[in-house]
Amino acid sequence: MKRQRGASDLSKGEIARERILAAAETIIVDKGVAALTFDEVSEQTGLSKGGILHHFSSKDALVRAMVERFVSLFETGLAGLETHDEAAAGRYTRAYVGATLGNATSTGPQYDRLGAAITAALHNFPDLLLIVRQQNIRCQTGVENDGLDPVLATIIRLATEGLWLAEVFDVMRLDPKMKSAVVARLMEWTHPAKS
Amino acid sequence: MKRQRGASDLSKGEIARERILAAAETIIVDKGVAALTFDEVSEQTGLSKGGILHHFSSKDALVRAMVERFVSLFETGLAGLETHDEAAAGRYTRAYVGATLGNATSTGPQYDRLGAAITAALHNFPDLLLIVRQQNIRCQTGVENDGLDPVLATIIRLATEGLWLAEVFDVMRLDPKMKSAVVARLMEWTHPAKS
DNA sequence: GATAACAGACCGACCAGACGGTTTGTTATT
DNA sequence: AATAACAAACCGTCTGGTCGGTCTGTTATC
Repeated sequence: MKRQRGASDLSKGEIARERILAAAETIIVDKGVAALTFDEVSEQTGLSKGGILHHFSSKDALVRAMVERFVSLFETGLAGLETHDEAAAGRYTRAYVGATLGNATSTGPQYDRLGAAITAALHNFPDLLLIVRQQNIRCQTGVENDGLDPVLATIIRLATEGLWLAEVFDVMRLDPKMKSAVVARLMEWTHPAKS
Repeated sequence: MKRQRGASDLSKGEIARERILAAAETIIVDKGVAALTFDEVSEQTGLSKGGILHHFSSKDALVRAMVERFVSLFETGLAGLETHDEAAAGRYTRAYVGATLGNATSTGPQYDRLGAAITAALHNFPDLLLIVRQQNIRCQTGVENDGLDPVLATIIRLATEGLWLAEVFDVMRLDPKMKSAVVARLMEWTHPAKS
């Protein structure tokens, strides 16, 4: 029987790729970047090391795929929030804050920890910086041309980023009340009423 | 001849410790955390691996010493800026911004890159998180009780941190003009005139 | 429909090098 | 003489990556 392939069912190899990626994320989230080895992925995934290397020809390739997926996940969440916003001015900035600190589909604890791990890993895989940097440029451009005072918008973005990084690196334990107050204030500022 | 020891001259061992620490910093700054190995330190310092392990009994110990030095360097710079500030309100916050983004004695390119490396390394040495976290609590407390609106003060701090991290991780290339505009705005906000 | 030809998926053994750390021995300092 | 400061050889482990080969399924040929 000929297997008819719909749009959203994957070939065997593609399934394996997904499973490997998922395992890699789990490892990185649970045990840190240093624990991301082929052996570990092999164990978690049931595949042999050779099998994994069949799909990702090097560790760089594996990490690169993770970073790309990560970035794309964030941008999807961002775009989603952006379309569900009626007010024009500050729309992008609001979406940015929401996608980073709020409860967008993209975010969540394990996404955050993954972000921390990836950020840390950036040091060891310098070429991956380009991917992140490009996304960063897009964000900065979006924020600067959002109908807000560019400086204020940038500050909102930086504070958002600072809060997120501090949290995901687990260096800061900001009081939850303070956190929501901060987020609320940042959101306020995205409404040109103030200024 | 008896060598009289003044307050600021170090014993031979202490000198070696300093040299090892300095070499470790250079390595971490130039080649990243992953390149920080005993062999590398040994090469850069001229000492043998055994000699290094004589002073730092494990890699953890070495990294711990680096983190402690780093934190203490920052706090020195912070304290320095704090005392040279006449206005009472917002003094700590101003010092914080200055010590992080300005030209305090503590800051500088190699200090920044060191900070990035250490931040990244925090993932592999979880116990060191405590050190950083404690310093972080001190900063947050300082900022919240600085005669400013605590939420605003926190946002200033977060934006500062975000800008610094983005820069040291090299993920953001903020336009210099924008950067100084941001810093200026943040500094403005530390003067309770506004509010 | 049987079979040959091919391709992708995967295994498992292996390797060369790196790394953290130990041990043992030597030199300098007091 | 005692102790601190080193040196050098060495060890066990782990890691990324290679390689030859197998197994499975699909396509072409007859």
